[in-house]
Amino acid sequence: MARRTKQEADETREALLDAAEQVFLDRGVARASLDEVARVAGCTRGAVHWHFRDKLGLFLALDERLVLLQDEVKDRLCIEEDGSLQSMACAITAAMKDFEENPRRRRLLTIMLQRCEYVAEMAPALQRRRQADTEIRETLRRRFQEVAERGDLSPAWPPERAALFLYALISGLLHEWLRGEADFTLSGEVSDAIRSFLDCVAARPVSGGEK
Amino acid sequence: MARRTKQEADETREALLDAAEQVFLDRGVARASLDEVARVAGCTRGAVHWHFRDKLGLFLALDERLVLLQDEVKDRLCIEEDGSLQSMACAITAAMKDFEENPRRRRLLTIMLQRCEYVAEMAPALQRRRQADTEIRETLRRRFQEVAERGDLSPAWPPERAALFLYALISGLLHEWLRGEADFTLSGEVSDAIRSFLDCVAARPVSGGEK
DNA sequence: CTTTATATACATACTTGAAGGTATCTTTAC
DNA sequence: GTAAAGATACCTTCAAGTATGTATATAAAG
Repeated sequence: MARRTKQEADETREALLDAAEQVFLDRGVARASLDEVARVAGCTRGAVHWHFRDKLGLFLALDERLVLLQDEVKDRLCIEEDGSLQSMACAITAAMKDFEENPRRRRLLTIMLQRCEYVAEMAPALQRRRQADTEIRETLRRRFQEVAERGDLSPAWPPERAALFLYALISGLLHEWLRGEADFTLSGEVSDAIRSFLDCVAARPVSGGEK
Repeated sequence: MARRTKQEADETREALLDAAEQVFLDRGVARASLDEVARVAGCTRGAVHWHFRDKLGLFLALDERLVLLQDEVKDRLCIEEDGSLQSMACAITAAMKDFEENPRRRRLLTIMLQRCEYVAEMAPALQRRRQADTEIRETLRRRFQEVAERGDLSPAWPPERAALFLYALISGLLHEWLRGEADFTLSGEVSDAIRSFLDCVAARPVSGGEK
């Protein structure tokens, strides 16, 4: 086919990414074929190889989409923060709600966590994931640090431990939830549980006892 | 080659499973070839297809190995249990230590969690994993139930929530630890953190304040 | 106790098919 | 006119499946 206008080309690129999202999700990255991605996007492999170097390139571009979404959350966690555990709980609840309401986000995370094997030529993707995770943990640690400096953190919970703990907790719950038939909701039970946890690590109760 | 004695054949089967463990671990299940598995085991693909129907069959046999190990832990969690949070903490600490000391266990879990894509023909494997996880959660729930009946569980933590929480926590920490360069140890920081958590959910302190 | 038949435990070879990479062709925007 | 934006076609690789070869363990028959 012929040369398209620049806007049309960008649309093609987005269509390819959308298609990759879908195909990777139900075939897994390794078993997904570029041909199917192209057909779902309404074009051919020629277009794929024009916009992306190879399958890894396509995958990394998809990962970039998720990184952008994660950065949004991270920023919100920083901005809305006033140094209280209360505000941390709010920010995390908001993030959970976002996962439920933004299907793209859910699909992308499912792909990165459960639809690919980080091995061999996928190594650069692994690095990216690791870095993103490290940044989140570090952000959490800084928040807990601030809480501690206010004297609102129980001495049994140094900021590092609290951050690792909360990160692992959220990560574990997300894993379980992403598998599909979870018997809980992120904005419901999970947010409640996290509030309960934040109550635990508080030097003094934050949510007024039984709220 | 010729027919081997039954014992030799069993040894071959074990060698193939060991080889699969290694090859799956560093190539990922999807990219691993049965030919390489066979060569690592010191035989050919003929042997693989004799002992296992296909790659999925080989994978399921590997999974069975892990299920057996997990059942051991589950049984220990039931046997050593006297209904106190203290004994739960001990059982979990023992399980963590086991992960550190039993390399096969670590490799198997890494494969099941991070080296395969549960999709399409891998569906039966996914079911097996889900069932194993459900059993663990259910076991934890029953333990918490017993603790609650003794009046030792904080009313803020119904057994279901506590079980889901602890399961997610351990799962998240294991995921992180399995990725390789974790900045913590299972028998050290993780066990400590879990004890801290169990202190949180206790109706009254269990480890004597600052132990 | 020997012989014989048969199933066992693989090895080897052949076929098939899917997928990725690359090269070339075709329009058309700029 | 030239380079962008793909389509089409070709080639190669690689792995799974299958079929068949083959020597021997083993159990049954004599």
